[in-house]
Amino acid sequence: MDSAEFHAAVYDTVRLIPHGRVTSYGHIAKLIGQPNYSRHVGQALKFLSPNTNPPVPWHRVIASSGTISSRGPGTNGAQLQQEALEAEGVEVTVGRTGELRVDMKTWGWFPAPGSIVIGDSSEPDD
DNA sequence: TTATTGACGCACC
DNA sequence: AGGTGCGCCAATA
Repeated sequence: MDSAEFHAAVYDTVRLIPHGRVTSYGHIAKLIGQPNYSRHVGQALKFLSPNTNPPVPWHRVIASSGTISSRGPGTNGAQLQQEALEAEGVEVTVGRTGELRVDMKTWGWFPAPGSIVIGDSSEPDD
């Protein structure tokens, strides 16, 4: 799989996440058949443009621990992600150290690989 | 070309 | 339950 295809697969899979639900980078990686590419899922998402069509609900993707990763000091991406999630009804807990957290056993969405349909055009791969 | 980084995951403390 | 350390794999410096 090329990086372009990888990115496309990531976007396609992220679009499958139901409203008001969250999943992890690692699970997205598993769904597209690359279980060890969890970090690259994040890479693909940051590569994403803010005005894609159709839009990709990147805010529904968080770390498997349920923590919203810090985009680095000076950036408020995590803050924006928290607001976007709360707007969908997802409860985000804030720890004393400021870490944003979501209860995965309540809001987590983890379909088994193969039990989902990516792209509904049934693209032939011959 | 080599070393470091990164929107991560899991085992361990 | 949460924090830390080590392992993964490409992209970047």
